[in-house]
Amino acid sequence: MVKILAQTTADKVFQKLRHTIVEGEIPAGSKLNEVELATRFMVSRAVIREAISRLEALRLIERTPNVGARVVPLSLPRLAELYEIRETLEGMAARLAALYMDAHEIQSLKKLLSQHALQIGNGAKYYQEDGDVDFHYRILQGSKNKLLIDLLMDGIYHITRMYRVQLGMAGPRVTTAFNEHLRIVEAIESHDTELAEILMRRHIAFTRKEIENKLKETK
Amino acid sequence: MVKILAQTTADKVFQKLRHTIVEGEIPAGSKLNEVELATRFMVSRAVIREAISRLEALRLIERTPNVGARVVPLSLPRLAELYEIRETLEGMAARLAALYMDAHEIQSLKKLLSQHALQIGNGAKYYQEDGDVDFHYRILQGSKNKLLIDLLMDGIYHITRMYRVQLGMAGPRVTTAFNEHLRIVEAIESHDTELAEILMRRHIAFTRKEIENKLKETK
DNA sequence: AATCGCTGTATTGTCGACAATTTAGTGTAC
DNA sequence: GTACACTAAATTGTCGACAATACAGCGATT
Repeated sequence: MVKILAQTTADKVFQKLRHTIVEGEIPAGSKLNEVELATRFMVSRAVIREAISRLEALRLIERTPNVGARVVPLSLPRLAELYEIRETLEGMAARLAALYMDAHEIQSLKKLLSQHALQIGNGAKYYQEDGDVDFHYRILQGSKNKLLIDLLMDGIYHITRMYRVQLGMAGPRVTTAFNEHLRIVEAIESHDTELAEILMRRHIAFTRKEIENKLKETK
Repeated sequence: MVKILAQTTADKVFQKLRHTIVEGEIPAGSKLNEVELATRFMVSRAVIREAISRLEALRLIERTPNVGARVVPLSLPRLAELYEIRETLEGMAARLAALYMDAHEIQSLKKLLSQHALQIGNGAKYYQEDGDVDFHYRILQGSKNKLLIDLLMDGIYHITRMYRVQLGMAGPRVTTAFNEHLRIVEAIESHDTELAEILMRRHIAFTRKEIENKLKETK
């Protein structure tokens, strides 16, 4: 029997609020008003505070005692720090994946890539968003390190997505990224840990540059 | 004018509670009772819940909806995952420190080490605890990456200390660790990023083995 | 005009009470 | 004896109200 995880109201509000923030409905840098949010989601302030507390854990918002919470601002230094970490952690994930992914997982990953290849052939823009997420997700799982998975999935990914969304980035770099993915999978398949790590780091570094440039020209 | 950060009651209770957990007064794996804690600290359940929420962010405790919070258990797989991450992040910190620490910081760091050398000469056990913390703290600061500093200081360090304390580890490996520290500083001083990273990773890997062995023989 | 201090308002922090859920215990059917 | 319902107690989740703090406006002083 699979235990269905109970879902408290605070849980749902937390997810909704995270979505509103990441998708930019509440823009980066803006202040959060507890009563306003409580009204908006039709819950008490207690659950709003609970949700805010969790968002703080994700580093999506920051709080100052007696003053309040605000959505983390978009800034170049922060982006740099974030991607410095992400590069390291995802590089680590790729290295571990090259070590621990079993034949079945690798096969499934290759299948995913060939689907992406097809979509690109049809000129779909679908790839960039979900496809990329899927790809990184698989490799992360392959690392078998729950803490690492958590750190990236529950923390860093949401913030990086916030940057992408609010900078209006969708679509570009599709084919290039695909080739990078391909190489990474090859490295993993041959259990070349060092190469997998290096290629992944480079892959992340590319998207970092991409976002940094966009952020520079926006400001 | 330096703004003194306001300190809410939840802040203080959070710190106290963290202390009681890390120092083992509330042992790893045990359940937390909100009303009991509220009575103990003489505050309302609201601030206890707030404190628990923050401890969850630090990954010192885990919560299950409608069931409650319990202190993270000590286990070999968790320890392995934790140190896998720590090795990577501290290696990264050392690499960045070799890149960014200025002459003054390096000088100060060397001074710290020579103080440690003196203490060891006098046969002090003082070194292992605070000295080691100081050392890693300095290098972390040298990385200039606030997010990285946060991840380690506010998250990982507390958990690793919990392991050490509750496994009754104090004192050993003093002189060895000192020599490792010495080599790392040398690498940083000569701005040898790769060497600094490798030596730091190895240093962390040693202490990992140490704790793992202790944990194995304890269980 | 700028700064200081006062006052009222808005916002966050804390509390106690109630609701919802889980847990423990007891009895019953098989 | 085991599994299953059922009830009572304990525990967590949510709420509204009050307390403490920060903020905005305004007048007085220089």
